[in-house]
Amino acid sequence: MPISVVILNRPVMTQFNENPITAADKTFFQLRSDIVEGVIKAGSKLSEAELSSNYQVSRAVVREAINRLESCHLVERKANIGARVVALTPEGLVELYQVRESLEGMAARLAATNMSDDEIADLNELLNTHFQTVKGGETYYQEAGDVDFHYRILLGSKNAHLISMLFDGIYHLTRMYRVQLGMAGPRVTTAFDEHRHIVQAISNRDPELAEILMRRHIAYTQKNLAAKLND
Amino acid sequence: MPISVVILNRPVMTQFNENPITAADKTFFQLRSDIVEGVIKAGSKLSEAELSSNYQVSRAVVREAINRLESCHLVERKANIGARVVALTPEGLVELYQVRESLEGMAARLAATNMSDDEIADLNELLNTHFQTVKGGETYYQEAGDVDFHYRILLGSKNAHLISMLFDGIYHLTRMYRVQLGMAGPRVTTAFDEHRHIVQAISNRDPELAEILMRRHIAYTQKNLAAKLND
DNA sequence: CGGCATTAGATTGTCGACAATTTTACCCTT
DNA sequence: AAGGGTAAAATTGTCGACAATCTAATGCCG
Repeated sequence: MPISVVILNRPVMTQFNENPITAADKTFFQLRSDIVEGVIKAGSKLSEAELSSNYQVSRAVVREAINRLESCHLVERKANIGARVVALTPEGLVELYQVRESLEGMAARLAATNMSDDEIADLNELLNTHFQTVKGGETYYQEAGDVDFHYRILLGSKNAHLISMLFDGIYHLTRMYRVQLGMAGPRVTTAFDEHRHIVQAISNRDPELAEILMRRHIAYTQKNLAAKLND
Repeated sequence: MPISVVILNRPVMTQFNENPITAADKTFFQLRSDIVEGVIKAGSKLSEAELSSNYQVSRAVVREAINRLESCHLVERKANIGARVVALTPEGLVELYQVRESLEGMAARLAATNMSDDEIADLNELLNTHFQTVKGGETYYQEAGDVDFHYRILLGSKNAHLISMLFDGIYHLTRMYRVQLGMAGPRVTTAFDEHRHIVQAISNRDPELAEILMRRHIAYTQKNLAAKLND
């Protein structure tokens, strides 16, 4: 089914794109995309001169882009030695999902209190849309739909720190694992039910339950990924 | 071993210092300290030229330092406009502590599983040291002792993401609020009991309880600070 | 007199060159 | 031939100058 292939070609996150202003912005976005999508291999060294030549910008611009990538935890830099793209390891995946579970659990908790009635109505509507696609057997729900869902709840938390940490950092790294370890797999229908229950809890303005359900949802996803990783 | 005694009068975080290598490192540490301690006022604009002159380094170095400060959430940068030190607001404080509660709760949970018996023994010993100082009526326990305690549990989580997020980012912002809003107040004895119960849970290898207690501990602290803020 | 366009000043963004450090290659010694 | 030290090459760090953009001051027009 080449459906999931279609999505990979169109960076999912792009729908929420901040528009680049400076050359450093453009280079940063380009580099980030190339790293996440695997155009630049995980664990490889980033040569400033080489990138400067490839992307047609000065070394200073490349350096700024690399610095930003470092604060996203997508590259690691050592003084006087250089920068390497992070390596993808099973332990790293586990650690990443532990952080996600913690932060997104809190996001769901806060969303139950801070989302407006209108936003909750929109969220329910989104869920209906997803239900149609799931019922129709579309498998691309996984990628785009899931991101969309989590992003809305994250915004609903109204917590700028949470939003920035997850959106600027964690999500890209998560996607890097999914793409490069070839984990676009299904788990669609059960995930949909989990989403439904979370929205239910938020609609009921039940922060504790919303958090618990979100944490379970992410823990399930982690186990699912870890299992595939060990094939 | 009176470790916490030695530390106090200088910047508390310094005990865990990564040593600066490049000029950008030094400038970054210096700037971060000056911002956290209030030498540079919250909300003020950072002029690259001015800083370049004050710190005796080129603008390129200042720019790199500012970029790093941005990823710590200590300054905010806008393209073609410049960087400002973050403003300290009651809402910002609440958001910050929501993130702390979430992340440190997870850290305590993980520590209950991942800390070695030796590390737990050390933690208990640290607690005894703190008990002596509390019994002796020393009030400086608050600052150094509290930081020390939280830092050990954080390390005990063995999760590099958690450690980096809290240590490189959240903690400095937390301290900035405490210092600049003049909140070095006591709450010492109750906080000590909370610490004791958390260590108990970790010693019992009880992740759920450790997380719950840590989250409560931080929530209490938040309420305490918020109350003082509204005087 | 108030508001808007234009222009001068100041600030940030970008670049190429030089300095410092690390890595590699080569030679010498054992 | 293996190991270590030295020199050459390559890479990162730092700098000052120039370009692009924003801010403010000035003057024009309604």
